[in-house]
Amino acid sequence: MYHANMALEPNTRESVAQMLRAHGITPTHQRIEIALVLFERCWHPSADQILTAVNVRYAETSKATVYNTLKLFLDKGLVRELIVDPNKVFYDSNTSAHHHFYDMSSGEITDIPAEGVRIDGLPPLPAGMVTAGVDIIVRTRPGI
Amino acid sequence: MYHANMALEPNTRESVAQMLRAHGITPTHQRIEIALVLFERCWHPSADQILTAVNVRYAETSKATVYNTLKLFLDKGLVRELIVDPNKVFYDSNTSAHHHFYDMSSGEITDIPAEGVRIDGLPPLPAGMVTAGVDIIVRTRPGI
DNA sequence: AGATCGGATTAGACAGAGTCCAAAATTCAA
DNA sequence: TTGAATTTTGGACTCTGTCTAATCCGATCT
Repeated sequence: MYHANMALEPNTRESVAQMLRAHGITPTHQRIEIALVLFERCWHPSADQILTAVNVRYAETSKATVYNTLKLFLDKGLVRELIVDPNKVFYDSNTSAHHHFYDMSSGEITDIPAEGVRIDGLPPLPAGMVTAGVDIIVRTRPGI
Repeated sequence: MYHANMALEPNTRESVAQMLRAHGITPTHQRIEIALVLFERCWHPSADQILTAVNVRYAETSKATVYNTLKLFLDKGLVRELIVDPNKVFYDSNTSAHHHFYDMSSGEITDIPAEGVRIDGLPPLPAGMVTAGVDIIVRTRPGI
């Protein structure tokens, strides 16, 4: 059951709704809440973290809806999947080209802007294949 | 030091046992079978594929042992984890530096030798951090 | 307003990967 | 061969994610 959160500016909700519409997504209450959580700050939450964040006050959004919505956002190019951890997928609301640091000890993910990063010497793609994306993951750990 | 990529050499149980000893691993029957499966050819099996391959004739190795052994091999630097698919981890018996093509439609993984591949313009690591590895994943899909 | 209709949401059962544990089996040095 | 230490095991368990059938909106039409 949806409960309106009057503490937040209707402005923010309305602008998120417009962004969703601009991407061909019907803006429902749950989708707006999930988008707010995704875009409120620079982080890389898992589906479970999003579910928790959306439901801090009351349980108003189900697990299935979070997964449905994340898949929808993914299809519409609103978020990116980050596959760096064997246990779960993280979602990246920064859709501009970039790469990642992944701190293997803490799980923390940090963006690396793609400007200035260049990869040379990659072999040609296998025949009939097209590049869907190039990810660089720099795995780090605490030094000496 | 034993050469990690033994795909071109005929592997006997005894030679595999020696390699395991050389890496500080007690060579048990199960570990030898798993190593044979891992190194018999150039592939990137999941834990489940390894379990199946080891038990083609009859069940002789348990799931728990496959996971224990893969973790042990990982610790000892005998294999690498490949995290490219949200659903499962693949294991890479080629421990020389290289990157990967990942065909998102078929799940097929192809090695990219690291020689000749150069990455320029990566920012400095976060303070106190050390690089544990740099992975490039070129995600591909069937073209037009 | 009320009725309708299709998309969105839901609970909860389900599936698959991987972990954990205590008991049983195996290894290896003596 | 013996026995302590290491390894293996089945099975229960956790966790992430999927599926489905029922229900719930919410926009549009009378």
